[in-house]
Amino acid sequence: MADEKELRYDPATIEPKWQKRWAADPKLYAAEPATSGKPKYYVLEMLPYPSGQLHMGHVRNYSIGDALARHMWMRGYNVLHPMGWDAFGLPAENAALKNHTPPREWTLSNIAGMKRQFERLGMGFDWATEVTTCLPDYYRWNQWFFLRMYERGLAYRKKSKVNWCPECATVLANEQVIDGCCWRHEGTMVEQRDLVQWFFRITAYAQELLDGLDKLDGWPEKVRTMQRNWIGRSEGTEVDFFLEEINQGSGIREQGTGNRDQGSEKTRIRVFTTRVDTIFGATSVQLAPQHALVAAFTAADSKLKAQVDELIEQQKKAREAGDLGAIEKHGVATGRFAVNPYNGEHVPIWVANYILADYGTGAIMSVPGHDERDFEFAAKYGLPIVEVIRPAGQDSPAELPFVSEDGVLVNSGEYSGLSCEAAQKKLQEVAALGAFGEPKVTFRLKDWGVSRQRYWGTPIPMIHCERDGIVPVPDEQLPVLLPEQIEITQQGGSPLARVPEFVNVTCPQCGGPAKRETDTMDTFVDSSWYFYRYTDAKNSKAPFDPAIAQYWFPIDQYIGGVEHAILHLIYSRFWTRVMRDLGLVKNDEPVFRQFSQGMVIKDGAKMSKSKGNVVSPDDMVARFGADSARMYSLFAAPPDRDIDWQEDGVAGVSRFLGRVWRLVTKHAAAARNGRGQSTAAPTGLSLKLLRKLHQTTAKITLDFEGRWHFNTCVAAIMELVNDLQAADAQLTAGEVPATAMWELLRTLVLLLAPFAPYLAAELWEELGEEGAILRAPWPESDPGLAREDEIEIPVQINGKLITLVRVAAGADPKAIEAAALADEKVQSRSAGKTVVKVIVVPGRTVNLVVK
RNA sequence: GCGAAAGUGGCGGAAUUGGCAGACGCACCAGACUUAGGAUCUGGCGGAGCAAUCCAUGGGGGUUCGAGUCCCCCCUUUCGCACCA
Repeated sequence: MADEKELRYDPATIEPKWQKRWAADPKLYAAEPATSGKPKYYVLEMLPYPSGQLHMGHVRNYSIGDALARHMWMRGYNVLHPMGWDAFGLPAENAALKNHTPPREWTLSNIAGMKRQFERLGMGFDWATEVTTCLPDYYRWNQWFFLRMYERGLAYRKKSKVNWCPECATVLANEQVIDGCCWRHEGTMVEQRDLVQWFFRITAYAQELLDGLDKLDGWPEKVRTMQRNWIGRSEGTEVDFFLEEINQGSGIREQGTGNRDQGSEKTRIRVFTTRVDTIFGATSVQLAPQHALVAAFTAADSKLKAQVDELIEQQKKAREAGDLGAIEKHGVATGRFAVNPYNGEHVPIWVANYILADYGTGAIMSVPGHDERDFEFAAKYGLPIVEVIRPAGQDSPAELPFVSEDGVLVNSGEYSGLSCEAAQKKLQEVAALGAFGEPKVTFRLKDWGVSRQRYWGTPIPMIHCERDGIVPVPDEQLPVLLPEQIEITQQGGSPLARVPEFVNVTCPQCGGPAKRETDTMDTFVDSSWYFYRYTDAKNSKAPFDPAIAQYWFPIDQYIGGVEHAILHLIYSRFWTRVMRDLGLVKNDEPVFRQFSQGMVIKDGAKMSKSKGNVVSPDDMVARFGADSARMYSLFAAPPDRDIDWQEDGVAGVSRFLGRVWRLVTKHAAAARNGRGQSTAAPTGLSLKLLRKLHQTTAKITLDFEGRWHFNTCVAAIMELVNDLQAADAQLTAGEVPATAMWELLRTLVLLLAPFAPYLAAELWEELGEEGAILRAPWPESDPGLAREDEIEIPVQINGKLITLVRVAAGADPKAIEAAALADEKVQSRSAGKTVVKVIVVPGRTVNLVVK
């Protein structure tokens, strides 16, 4: 025997040894070209932000993906398993302020450190296709896409109310505002500011993005629901109420905003409703406090103005508290009236704090009889409540508000008697004929605001010329490079605006003096298409070669945190459609199957710096080894659930790997003697162990095919090892032939390979195998061998378990019944009673119904 | 308020099709061994009971020969949405 030290499983020796060997073999994890003849498999995990440290959430995410990638390699697939860095973003600027390290330097050094962590963890990434989004060879294509989108009217500039985070000193997209606060600064209220911004016209694809969700059945329903909610389609009707001209000459006509369409803007109020069938029940019209018409009303009425200002203030407060839904309804009557275009009825015009200016037309018709909110409001202010819909087939009114669409119209003039659905259609037709309304689809989804007043992002490739206006940077001048030596501050707009060498350019059209756009792009632009770049990462002529992308896309399996369910995943789906319309790709969707893994929890809370419950991967690797840390993150719970990080659990996995190591090293010599030979008709202990082996193989193989309960895969391997260990004395005594030993140990190592790649590589070599275990075929389970020949069947009397009987595996119901009835316990329990019925489920159970 | 997921030993979890509840691991208890280690090995480990046996999957009903699993009502937790007209 070798000296004592070698008798211990020592990941600190094994893992660096293999890490070095793998690093020396760049082809190991490299994807092959389309001509490989193998089926392709693109497995992708979301790329990390290079903060400087991997955290346990990363370890978990990448352990899942790496296990899958390794399994697919062993199944003979051509696997693309790339990695990159979401490398632009504000933390680099904050670090620059704090440490006086330039963002680029800080970012690249973080990347180097995290790459070392990845390699130490033994992640099988093809670094040859690494993508780093902050480097010009990547972000130039952001600019190129921006220009293509500008040409197609998909990128445009407008002045609008935007979300401004005072902490970030930049604007945020709607998607980045959570409960009224910045997504990066939980306690920081987002302010509303008026700014000119660049937008991507994602709304042009709203319907398609919604429809596409139906086909994404490889996505979690939860994610699809979140996206549906976010897109927020609602189908309805826009209808004009006419403004009743009271107090003639008092000024409606003379006042107002001026440059809008005179007629429609001032004499009509356009409302959006999904229930035009209830319009005969409208007893008021409600305007958002910011509605243009309100300004016209208040201009001549300072008392009204004060009241409206109060409504605006209430709305603002509620919005900032992130609880717009809980706002206490307040309203104020304007004293004006509007005319219902269908029946000529005059209804009062109110201004209310629960009406949103930026949804629909910013005005509604209030139908208290058939809408909860309108009912509440009308009850509070004593407005009339009218029944216009009655449940189908009923003679008496339902209790109001009755909001169902399953009903017929009453009190609705010539439309009475129509079903809700028929009435909606009819009323829309009438509105169209009378030119006072039309069917309308409204989306909650807004265009994607991409301008950021920050330095560390992709410069927007536009030039402002005094003569020619906005001029795109010509393609041949790309990339517009970020200047390197600049002073980072967080005040007074974009840092780039203070770099004259950057700002001052000549206009590409007239050659005169001009200024560059100084805003940079939202970093979600980077992550919207990075996975295409992986397929052709070195291309300097195009973002990627469409033919190569077509081979790899769509991504077969994407794995990441559920926190990206809307932002990143909806932008990516949008971007893919834009690229499709540019002719770059043929797929509509980037991702075929999407998986959202659970969070890593410690002491009841998500691991985070602020909670002080962070466990460092480096620490875990140093103490237990990468294999143990990875395997624990798979063993603790199924991948879609949150896992509870328990250090004793990691130690337990580490002990288990130690048992595997000892078992295999101890019997490796015996196994090598049976190398390459198949076991002929095993019997006794060999049969028992091989049966367990083949059952384990079948179970793990099945799980990789979809269920992904890797926790039970690890448990199954543990059971197998427990069985082998229990037979250790017999194995040592040579009771199991070498051929069987060979199959047992070799297959065990193969099964372990996706979960504990270092140990598997070490033991693979220990068994005398050459070449990477990744290239070895995944073991196949022999169903004949896996099948038990004798099974235990539970016997119940009246549904209660009495005993177990042993029968042959294929025993027919008669034989099972006979065995059950012959059992001693069964006989004593049923003595003196009548067996009324016997239920036999072959292979499962026997139940005697006894009286 | 609406929607989804979940609730099983001291803990993480298992039970894939309605068929032995608690696999596997942690913690704990007892023992063995010792080169005294973050070791290893053996056994035990839901509750009550000497035992036979009984009770037990958030609570209450139901369907069924049989329910952790299906149906109804309720409670709790997490997540998403929330005056979106």
